[in-house]
Amino acid sequence: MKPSADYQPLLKRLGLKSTPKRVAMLAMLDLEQVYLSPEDIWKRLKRRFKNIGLPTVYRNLEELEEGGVVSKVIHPNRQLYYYYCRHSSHHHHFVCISCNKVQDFTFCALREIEREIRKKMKGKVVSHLLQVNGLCRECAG
Amino acid sequence: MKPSADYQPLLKRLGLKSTPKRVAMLAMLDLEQVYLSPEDIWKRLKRRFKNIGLPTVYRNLEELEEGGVVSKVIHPNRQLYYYYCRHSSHHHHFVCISCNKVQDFTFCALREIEREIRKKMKGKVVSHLLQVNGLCRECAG
DNA sequence: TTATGTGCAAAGCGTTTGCAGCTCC
DNA sequence: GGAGCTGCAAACGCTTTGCACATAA
Repeated sequence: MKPSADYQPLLKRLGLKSTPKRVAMLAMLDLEQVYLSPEDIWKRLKRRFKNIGLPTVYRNLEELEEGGVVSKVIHPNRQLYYYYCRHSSHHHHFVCISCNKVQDFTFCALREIEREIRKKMKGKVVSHLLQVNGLCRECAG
Repeated sequence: MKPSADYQPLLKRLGLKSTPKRVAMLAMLDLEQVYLSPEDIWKRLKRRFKNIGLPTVYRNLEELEEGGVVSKVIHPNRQLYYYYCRHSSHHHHFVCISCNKVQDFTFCALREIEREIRKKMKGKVVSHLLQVNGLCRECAG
């Protein structure tokens, strides 16, 4: 984890003021490479900031997402989860179903998928979503 | 689309009574190969059944899903969408972002992905989700 | 000093539940 | 006749909004 000072230029670049709560959120997401729900984040922040509100967490997550610093996914349980963005380039996620840790991988059979869809359905691929769930090294034992 | 009588044995097999609304729902999902939200389905059913309630739609969709007749996905907009299940075997979806039509495809680079994840992360793959969005033949023009 | 961030309370919105009455078998 | 469906209204849970006050720059 970087020293908290490191997040200030990042926030500045996004046109956001550097507040203790924002820095703490960024640091948390950067440090813990896991999917966190807004409520997860809120509960952890409450340890340091007794009366932080849940709306603040939502608002900041949205702004950080617009700035491309964090990404969000919708889990099948219909909740939002956020994670710190490490790559700006094309990648996918390997999510541990035990500890929620997210690891990026760049392997992707996009070319083959596009060929298949062009051939079989005469369609045009615009985007795709690939998420692999499983057990990470530690959780697999 | 099959004649409505065809859906009765299916419902019976699932231990569900054959009611006009259920048959209409099944027929609608079977006929229109698109992702439909519960509200979409409700609005269409209201043409025939003036005072059908939204909870009825939700309850029936859940039962049909448990029976494996329909599947649901969570769209990035956080709504549920349902579609009629054509394959019981492993497949993925090509969703037209213009008309919402869903087409199945079986191509899948799972083996390669598993190898990648075993090699790079020492992890174990349990499940994966692949959805391709694009334009279907008709919408691509 | 002034735009921006925040807490609180309340509203929104899709979904679920409780229950009385109705329908299918 | 009785289990199973359904409509209605109300509850639910997560997320968003409005607004007055607080804070960073």
